[in-house]
Amino acid sequence: MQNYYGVRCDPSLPYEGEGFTPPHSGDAGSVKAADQVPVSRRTFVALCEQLTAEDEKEFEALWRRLGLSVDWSLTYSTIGGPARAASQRMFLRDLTRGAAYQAQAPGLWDVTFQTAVAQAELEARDYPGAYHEVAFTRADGEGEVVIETTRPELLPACVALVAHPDDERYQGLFGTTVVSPVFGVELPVLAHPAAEPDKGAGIAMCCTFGDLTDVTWWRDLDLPTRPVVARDGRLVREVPSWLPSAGAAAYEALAGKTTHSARVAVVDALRESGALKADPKPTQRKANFFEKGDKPLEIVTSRQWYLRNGGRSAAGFEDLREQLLARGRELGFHPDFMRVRYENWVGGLTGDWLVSRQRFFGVPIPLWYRVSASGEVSYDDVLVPSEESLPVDPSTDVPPGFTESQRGEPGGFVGETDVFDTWATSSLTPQIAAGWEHDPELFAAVFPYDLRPQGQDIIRTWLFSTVVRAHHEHGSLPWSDAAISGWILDPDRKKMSKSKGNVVTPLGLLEEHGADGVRYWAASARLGTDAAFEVGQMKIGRRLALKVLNVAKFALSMGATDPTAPVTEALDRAVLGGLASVVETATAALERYEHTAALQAVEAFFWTFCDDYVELVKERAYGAQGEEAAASARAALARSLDVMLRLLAPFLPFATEEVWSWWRAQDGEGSVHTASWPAAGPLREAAAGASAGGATDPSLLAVVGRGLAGVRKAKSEAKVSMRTEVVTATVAVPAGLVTAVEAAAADLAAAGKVRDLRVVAAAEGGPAGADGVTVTDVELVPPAPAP
RNA sequence: GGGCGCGUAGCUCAGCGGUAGAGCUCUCGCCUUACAAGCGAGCGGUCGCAGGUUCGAACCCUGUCGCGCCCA
Repeated sequence: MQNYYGVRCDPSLPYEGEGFTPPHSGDAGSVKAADQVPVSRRTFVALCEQLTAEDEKEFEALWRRLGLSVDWSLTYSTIGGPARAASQRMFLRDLTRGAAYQAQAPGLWDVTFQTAVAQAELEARDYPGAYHEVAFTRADGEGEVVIETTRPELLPACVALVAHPDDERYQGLFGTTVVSPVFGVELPVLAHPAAEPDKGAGIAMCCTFGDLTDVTWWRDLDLPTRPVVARDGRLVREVPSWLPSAGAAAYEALAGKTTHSARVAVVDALRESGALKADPKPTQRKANFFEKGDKPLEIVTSRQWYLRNGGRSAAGFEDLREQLLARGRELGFHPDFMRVRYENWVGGLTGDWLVSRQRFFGVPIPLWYRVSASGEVSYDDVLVPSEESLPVDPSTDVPPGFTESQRGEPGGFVGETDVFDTWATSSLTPQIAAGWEHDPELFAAVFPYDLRPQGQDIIRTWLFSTVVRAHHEHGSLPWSDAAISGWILDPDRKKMSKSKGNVVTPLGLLEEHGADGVRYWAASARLGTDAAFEVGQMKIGRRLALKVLNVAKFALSMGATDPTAPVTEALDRAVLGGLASVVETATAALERYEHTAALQAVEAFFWTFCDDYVELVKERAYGAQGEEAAASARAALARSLDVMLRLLAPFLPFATEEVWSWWRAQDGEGSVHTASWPAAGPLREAAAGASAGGATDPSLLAVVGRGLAGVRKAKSEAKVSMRTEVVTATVAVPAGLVTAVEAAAADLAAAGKVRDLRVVAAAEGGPAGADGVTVTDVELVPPAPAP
C-alpha cells in the first residue's frame, strides 16, 4: 500500500469520504515514510480491497497463461465475507470447546509494529551487544556477586539472580539475598536448571522480561512481575513502586527513554557507583526478531487470545501434543524426510498459538466484553455473536441484546479491537474452499482433501496450523498428503528475496520461453529440493514442445490418424511394447510424487521415437513395402502419438493440446487434458499381437536402433551426408533376435540407405557393442567426383 | 551445539550392492522432402576425503571435510 498508493494507515484519522484519490496508483517505487499520506482506516481498507482486486486479475491472467487447471468459480479472498465468517465461526467453536482462551501473560512484542507476535513468526538473528559485568552486594555484607548481562537497562526490572543448581560456585548463595546496584532492590538468589554454568559468570539476573528464559524462570520460580519496558519500546514513565527511594531517584533519569538510551544511562550510573567491574565486552548475541521487523522483540505482558496447539498442557488437552504428532505420522509427506521438520516443530513448541494481533487490518476477533455498572471492562465476561450473524465487526456491530448506544457505557459493552493473526484464517484454507457449513454437498465430496502443495519454509506455520484447526473441529487430517517444494533460487543459487532485488517475475519468462518451456524447467525440480532458475532448461522444454508439434505434423501427413487400427509388423509392435513400459514407469513415478522421473521417462522415449522409430518406418509408412505394411506403421504412429500426448500433457499443456486439436479433438475426444490417463495393458496386448504368434520383444526397437546408429557412425566418421548410400553392411545381433531383426531389416536398410544389409548372429564371446549389437563391414558408395 | 538434506563429467542433475548415466556446454560433421529453434558422431568422471563390511561399494556402516536449511 505504501509503495503502490503512497499511503499509510492512521486509525486515528476520520474517514476522508468517497472521493479520496491516493497520491500514486501503480508502482510508486519505494515511498519514504515521510512522503506517505496518512489515511483513515476505512479508506486504507478500501484501497486494500481495490488493490487486491487488481492483483487477483493479474494472478488469474498469469495462472491461465501458465496453464494451471483452476476452477475460477471457486476463488475467495481471505478478507472476503465467506472467509471472515469461516474464520470467526471456527474461533467461536474453539472457544466453546475450550481450545481458544484469553490470558494476561508475557509475550513477544514488536515495538515497531506495535503488536504481539507468535512463536512461529520468530526469527533468530545475530545482533551486536556487549557483556557488562555488574556487581550485586550480598545482603549479609559478605562481599559481592558479579553477573554478566547484555541488557543492563533492565536492571530495575530484575527480580532474582539465577544459577544452575549443580554449580558449585554458587551453592552457598542459594537461598540468600543480594541487593541490586544503583536501584537498591533486595533480590533472592535461586537455582534453576536452565541457567548455563559456562555462559558468562554462570549466574544471571532474571528480569521481567529480557528473554524467554526469564519467562521460564519467572513462571517456574514464581517470581514477581516488575516490567519496565512499555509497548512502545521505551521505559515506563511512572517510577516503579518496588524501587526504594534511592532507586526511584535513579529511575527518574530513565523514565521515557528508549532501551538504547536507558542502557547508556544505566551503564554510566553503574560505572559511577563502582558496580561496573570491567569495560563492556562486545559480543554477537542471538536475539529474537519478528520476521518482518528490524528491532529485537521485547517481552511485555498483555491480554491476548490463544489457540491450543499442544505447546502447553491444559485440562482436557493433556494429550494434544501427542495427538498432533500422531497426525504428522498419519500425513503422507513428500518427500518423506520433511516430516521431521513437523515433528521437531511440534515437539519443540513452548506455548500455545497466539492468534490475536493489534493491527488495524485483518479479520476481527468476533467478541465483545461486558462493561460493569462501575464502568470497568470485564474481559472475563465475553459476549459472543450467533453463528448466523457472521461475519461481524465488533467495532461497528453490537452484541445480541444490546444497542449501539450502550457501547462503552457502564452496564453496556465494548468491542474487541484486536484482529486475528493471518495464519488463523489461512489455516482454514481447506474449510473455506470446501464450503464448510454452507455447501454440505461440496464439503462431503472433497474433505478431507488429497493434497496440500506448499513450500518447505511454512511447514511450521501453514501446514501445522491447518492440521491443528482440522484436528480440533473435524478430528481428522485436512488432507492425506502434503507435497513440499523447495525454493526457487536465482541464477547464482541465492534465495530470491524482494530486499535483494534478485526476484525474477514469471511474466517475462512466459513471454520469452513460453508456458511449456517454463513448466518443463519447473518440472525438473524434485519435491523438497531447491531449483536454480535456469533459462537453459526452459529452452530445452520449448524445443521439446516444438518437436511434439513437428513430429505430430509429420505423422499426420503420412496418414497416421487412426490409433485403433491393427498393428502387425514386429518393429511397430515393439514400439508399442516399449511405450507400455513407459506408461507403467511414468504412472508409478507420479503415484510416488516423482514428477521429474515421470517426465524423464516419457521424454527419453519420445526422443527415441522421433530419432529412431520414425526414421526407421518413414519409407514404409509412405508405402515402400506395400499397403499392409504401411497401414501397420501408420497405426503404430497414431497410437504412439495418442499415448505420448496424454503422457506429456501435464508438462506441456499447450503443445499437446494444440496437436490434440488438429486431430483427436475432431474424433470427439475433446481436450487432451480431460482425456483419460493411458493404461499399459491395452498397449501390451497390441504389442503382443494375438494373431502373430507370440509376444514381440520390446528390445527390438533398441536393437534395430543400434544397428541404425552403427550405420550413421560410419557415415559420420567418413564425414559424409546421412543420405549417402551404403553398398553393404553387416549387423550382428544376439542369436535370439536374428529372426525378429530380419523382419525389420527392410526398415533398417531403408533408413540407413543400405543396398545389401546382412543380419547375422553375434559370435559367442565375440566383440559385442551396446545391447550386443555390432555393425561391421560398412562399405560406402564412393563419393561422386566433384563437378 | 543439535537435527535434516546435499556433495557423481565444465554446468544442472539421475543412479543408491553387480562392468559409471542423461541433458546442456564443448569438438567434429551433415541443408536428410516434420523440425538447421534441426540431425548425426565424439571428447569428457580414481562418484568430497579416509577407514570398514562384502566375492563385489557411487550405492551399506563409521569417521572426516565442505555447502545449504531448520532449531538452540
